[in-house]
Amino acid sequence: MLSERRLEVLRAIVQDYVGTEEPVGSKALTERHRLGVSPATVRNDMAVLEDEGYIAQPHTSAGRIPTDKGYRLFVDRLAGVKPLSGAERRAIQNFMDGAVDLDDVVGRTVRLLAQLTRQVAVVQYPSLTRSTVRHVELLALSPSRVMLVLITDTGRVEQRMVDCPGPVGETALADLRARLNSRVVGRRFSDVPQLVQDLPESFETDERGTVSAVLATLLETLVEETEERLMIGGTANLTRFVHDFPLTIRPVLEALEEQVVLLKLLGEAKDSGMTVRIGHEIAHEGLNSTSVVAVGYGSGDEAVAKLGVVGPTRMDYPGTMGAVRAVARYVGQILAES
Amino acid sequence: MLSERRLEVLRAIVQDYVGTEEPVGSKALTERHRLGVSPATVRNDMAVLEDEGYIAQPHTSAGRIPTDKGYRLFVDRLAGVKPLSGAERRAIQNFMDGAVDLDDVVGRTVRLLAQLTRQVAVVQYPSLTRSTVRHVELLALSPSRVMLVLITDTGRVEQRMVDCPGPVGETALADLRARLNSRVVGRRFSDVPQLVQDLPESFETDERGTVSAVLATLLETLVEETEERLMIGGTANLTRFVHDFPLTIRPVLEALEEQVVLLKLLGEAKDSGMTVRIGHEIAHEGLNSTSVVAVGYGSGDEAVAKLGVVGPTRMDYPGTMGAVRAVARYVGQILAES
DNA sequence: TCTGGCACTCGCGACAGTTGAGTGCCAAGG
DNA sequence: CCTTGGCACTCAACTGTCGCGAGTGCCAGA
Repeated sequence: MLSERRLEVLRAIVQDYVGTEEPVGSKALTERHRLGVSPATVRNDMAVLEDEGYIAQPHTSAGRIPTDKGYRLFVDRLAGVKPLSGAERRAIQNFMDGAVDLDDVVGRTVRLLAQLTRQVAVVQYPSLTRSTVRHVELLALSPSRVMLVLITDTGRVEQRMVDCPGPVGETALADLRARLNSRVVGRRFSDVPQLVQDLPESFETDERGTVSAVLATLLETLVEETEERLMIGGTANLTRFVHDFPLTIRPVLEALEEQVVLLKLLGEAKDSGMTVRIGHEIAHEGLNSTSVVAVGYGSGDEAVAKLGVVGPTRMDYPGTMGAVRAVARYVGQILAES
Repeated sequence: MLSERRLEVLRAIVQDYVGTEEPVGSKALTERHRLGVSPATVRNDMAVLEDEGYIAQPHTSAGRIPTDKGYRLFVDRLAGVKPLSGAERRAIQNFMDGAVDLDDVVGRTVRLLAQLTRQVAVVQYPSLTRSTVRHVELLALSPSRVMLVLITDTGRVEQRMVDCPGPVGETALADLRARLNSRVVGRRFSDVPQLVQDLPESFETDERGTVSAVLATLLETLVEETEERLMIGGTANLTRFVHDFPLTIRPVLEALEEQVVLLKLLGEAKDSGMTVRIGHEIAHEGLNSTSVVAVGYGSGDEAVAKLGVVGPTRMDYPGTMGAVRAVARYVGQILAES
């Protein structure tokens, strides 16, 4: 167990290092923080902190920098979440209001988050797993081709082509549309399969093929679209660290293009509350020298998706966490209103 | 007017510089190309080329590198378009086949192009200005709210909410849907406004408000969606030049996030045929040290959108142009089939 | 017009010397 | 037992010098 003062020293090291981006020494620490002790004492504390693995020296005659473990302790026990200023809150509101479209909401969110945190922002599209069906529309495009349009309560629209085994009558299609909607509208995606299970049986034999084809496509869409999409922005912010890591930027950009990686990363985050993953806590190799701050957001009580930022492990955690949380809340509100 | 041999020297310089990424000197040139003359002669030619502004020296005792003007001459008169290898063609086909969705087509295209050229790829979503209407669907979500869904022949689906002045009957809606579709299906977006102009008059007085509201939203959607979206990929490729331009990468990333800039850039490209913009020919400041190779693509004879790559002015123009052209053709085919 | 020769330029890497921030350790004092 | 000032030590970073070599421009001769 570390004494109170040693924790204070660690906090000071993290804060200074985040600010200056340079290894911090004992003398500088005592000058910039009112620790009430001399540099020599701080040196002893630093030696202990280093033994415990919270800080490290890049080379022998240099100051200390926090390790991943040090940052972890910092965010868990030393850092609060810094609330945004009034001006920032107003900026969020101005920026988010006037979004017309789901795409627009996500797009604005990602730009906003990138701008506030000056880091790379990642926003997952609202998930469909907990979404409900608002409407299913069927359109005959040609005698044996039907377009299926699925509209969700989060404002998302998905369309699929259905090739039917035989010609489809307009009345039969209207019938199917009506019966299908009466069963699934307002229901959760996860409930849909069993709700429509016995639907084909209630149709005439010669139309069952069509009904089955349509249902198959619908279920497929529900499953496929559960695989989430996401939007990223603010990649230019990576270059702020290019003098530190000219080499590190490439794997990060590559990882950002692999949506699978990011989705997995967001998926690992807790459903509620904020999750911070630091450096090597991230499984993906290219992101080993970055940290991810993620949080769920949603229109109601439940989180429907996640959003967050990716930045260097040396980031302003309290500020970043504050921004991420505030943005998530706002997006939730916007989604709830629409 | 430059002599044939001097053009040959310029071509050799461009090719060598693109390959080695280092300023090329007279001796190295004669060794790697069969110019049939001595280094001294080449030096004289180089002096002339430098006077004319086609090449420049980074510093006094260094080799020459092409200027923007030099690259311009190269692509205009010296470079052909290098066709792709059979293996590459097959790779394109494998990669593009199996796209299910418009999003998927665009996504695959952008990844493919980035991979083939090892540069940043930009793909514009198929434009709606020349698209035709495949279907317009109207769904009553609540007594006075209607959802309008527009489906285009390029497979794109757009939806908008319409708040109606009064309650809307299901039969009236069906009537409107039928009449609207009979007028606009198969017609071009640009023709739609005049085709629906007199539609409200043919309805009962108490329904004209609703009809007008729906039409207004429809026309608005057509206009709004003419503002294009685009997808970019392969930004990690920018880091290949980070040792050259550690400083240049940031404005490029910033420009890439400004979709407006990119859309303008693509918009400036010729509708048919390939357009190459080199260095300072690009108005946007951040992209002054990059080149853009763009080409239109489409499902029929007309181009419905553009795609291209952004890379350093020092790029392999023949190869890049070949890849861009080939990909554009394939995407055109895919779109025509679906 | 081309070519070989020659003097000149200048970026670059190697090397050595100096500086200074930072450290670890120790002995003395509270 | 903790804190503190002192002291010797380490080592990255900076500076200045120097030689190398690629590359150039110019010129006289073929």
